[in-house]
Amino acid sequence: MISYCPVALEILMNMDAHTPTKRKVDDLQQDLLRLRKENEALRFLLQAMTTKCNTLEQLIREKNIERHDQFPVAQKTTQFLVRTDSKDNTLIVKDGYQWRKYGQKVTKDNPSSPRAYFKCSLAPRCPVKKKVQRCMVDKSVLVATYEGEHNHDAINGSPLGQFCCSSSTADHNNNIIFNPINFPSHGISATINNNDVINIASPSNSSRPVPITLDLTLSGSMSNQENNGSAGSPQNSSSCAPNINCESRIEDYVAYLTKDHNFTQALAAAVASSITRPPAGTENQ
DNA sequence: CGCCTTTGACCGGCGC
DNA sequence: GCGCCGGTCAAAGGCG
Repeated sequence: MISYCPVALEILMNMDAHTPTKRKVDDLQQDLLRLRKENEALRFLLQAMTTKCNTLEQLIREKNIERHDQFPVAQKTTQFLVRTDSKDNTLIVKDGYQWRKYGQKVTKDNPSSPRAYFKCSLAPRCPVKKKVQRCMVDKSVLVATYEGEHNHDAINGSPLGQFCCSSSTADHNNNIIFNPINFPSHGISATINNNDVINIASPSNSSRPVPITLDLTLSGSMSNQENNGSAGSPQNSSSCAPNINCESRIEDYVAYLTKDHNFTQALAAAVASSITRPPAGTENQ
């Protein structure tokens, strides 16, 4: 039994603005067939993306094992940008883990906002540390730097804890925004702009350098905060956080996102719109 | 009373 | 060797 993506269906129905209200049964059946095919295409695309990510993750893991045979294992650091209220001075990032603050320091590079130091207190021997500091450029953005890996699960059991799904939770103060995420062997970068849109850009030397846009406004009621258009832009993000080491998290991201109904809806809508959009220079009707 | 935050002191690395 | 700076420690105080 094939289930239909309601978002894609709605988009397709809205696109067909010239359709008469009374249509022949044959036309409806043709539309139904077309939708079924597109639904299958969406499923295939999603499955292909998941498989591709898993394969890349496996490759990265193998490469890391090779590297670790030659060099000492470097401590893993991951950096996230989290949008919050600029008036909120607590420097608290809700990421699904429990943290104990053990220090705060004013740093030279950003003297206007102190850097807070946290240790994971969810597990007694968890080695993970976290540094949180406001972005120098945009005060509404917190730069959270994680060091080490948790030896336990988050509170809600998700790979990234509440951090990953903040847009679908009741608390909308901490909306995750990504830096341009660099997939080392892939060259793909992903950003979320001010309108809650994920931009996934393939590398310029790719055979199909077509950016994919996912409109996250479909997934909930994320507030559109005024941020002068700088917080989520690649230019600004890179100035706050040069690189993200997300190698071992790709599989977690994919697994988590593909289970998220809101994400799959947004993904389906974006892919559907790109499929159904008439190619430039062609006349479809 | 226990946990957490605050904050000044202390330590170690690094550059000059 | 000295000073700067980032990171950590630990005592004190607040809060539920």
